[in-house]
Amino acid sequence: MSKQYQAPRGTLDVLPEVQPWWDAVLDAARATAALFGYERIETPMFEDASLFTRGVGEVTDIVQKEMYVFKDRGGQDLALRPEGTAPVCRAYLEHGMHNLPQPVRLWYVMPNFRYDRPQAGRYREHHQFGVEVIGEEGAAVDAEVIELLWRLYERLGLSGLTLHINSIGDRNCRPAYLETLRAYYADKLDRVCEDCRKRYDTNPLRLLDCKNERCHPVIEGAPAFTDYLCDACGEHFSQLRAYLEAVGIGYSINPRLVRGLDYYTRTVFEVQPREEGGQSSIGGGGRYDGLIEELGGRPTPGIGFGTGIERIIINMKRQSAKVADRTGPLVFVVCQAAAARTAGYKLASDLRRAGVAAVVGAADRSLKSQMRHADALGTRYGAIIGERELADGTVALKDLRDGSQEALALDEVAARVKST
RNA sequence: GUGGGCGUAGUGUAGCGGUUAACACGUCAGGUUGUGGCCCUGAAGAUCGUGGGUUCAAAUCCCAUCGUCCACCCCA
Repeated sequence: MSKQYQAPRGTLDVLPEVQPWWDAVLDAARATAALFGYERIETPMFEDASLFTRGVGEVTDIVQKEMYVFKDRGGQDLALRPEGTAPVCRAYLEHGMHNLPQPVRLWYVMPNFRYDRPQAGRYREHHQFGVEVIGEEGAAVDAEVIELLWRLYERLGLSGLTLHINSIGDRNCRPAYLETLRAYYADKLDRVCEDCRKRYDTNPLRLLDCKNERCHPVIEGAPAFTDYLCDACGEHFSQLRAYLEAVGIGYSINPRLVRGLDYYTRTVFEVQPREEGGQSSIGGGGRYDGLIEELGGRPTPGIGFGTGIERIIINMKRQSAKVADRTGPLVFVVCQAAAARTAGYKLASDLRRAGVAAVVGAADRSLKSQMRHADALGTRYGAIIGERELADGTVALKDLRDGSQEALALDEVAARVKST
């Protein structure tokens, strides 16, 4: 007895019956990206592991605990892509996209891999729709990227979403803010959790988004970065807000929003659904003005987001969104007599070449069985070839919606069926 | 990495110590002469996640293990 294979832990088979949901999201993503003038890019599912340790940040959870790393047979250290921004930036550099008119606007749909404990809305392989705008630092593109994400959700009919935004400064003002934050925490370390005591040393910004109840009172009183931004960052942030207001996108400034990837600078944002459970965030992103340089390029600003397709679908289902029904082929060719099979097979072939989707019933199945199959697929027409039809070269074309039936010559079927 | 719930045919469930493990949906085949959707009949399909233990007897109790779901954490 052989082993029962299962999909690896935390992975999902996307079966035919759920494809309409994926189509709805993918179609909307593609259309929204096109509307904003973004072009598609795809990058490999695995990369040099150091792309992520350098890009995403050595001390992030993604790199430290969640990245799938392996050596290939040539001894290369590789990693399954845990996120999309660093690879896209790598591609930008590798292909000299700085020679294109700036900024470059890109979008993608790609699987990401993170070794997490799976639960609702969290998988070891999940798919993201994302965009990146590289080569422009003005706040207008920050607003544009956020708006693109927001319009996607609107198009999909999602409601009850909250947009959280924050600014986490840049290399000019962040060191000073971090000192202020550390100074504030210095005499309160006995009141926060163990993780926070570590963060105090390794990654103080993350003190702000600690979910531990115990730390909340301390976080409440913490200085907000938005009060310590340098002039340039402060101006950038207020411009972003003005742009968002101009296009009617409501937001909430969340001083505790810092995000878990080290490359973020200035603008960070996240969209959260009203109902918790199945994860609190369906999409998020931010500006990464230092990333391209970190990866070996000239100083080049960038901003982008990623939004989880599985999480979008969870929320659509939760809100009883409607998507298109599955559609079967237009014609199901039923061969009543064994002798009719060749004619039936050829009819299906001719129909397809004429652009009509067609399926042939299985051999040795009764007429009734084949008709049942046609019905189960949601087919519009049954094209029946039996002894009589075979004898005079015709087809009995039955409209399964009203049950009407007519005799047609074999070569008339395509035109007849297309005319409806 | 931490904690909790659950693992019975493809799916959803019933059975919770005692002879052939039940039902629904689905699948397949039929319901007389070549025709689907409703209805009717029949069939196939489960070593009750796996391993060990308790017992005369275990799907039913215990332990372990794996899987899964949910929460924490993290994030999409």
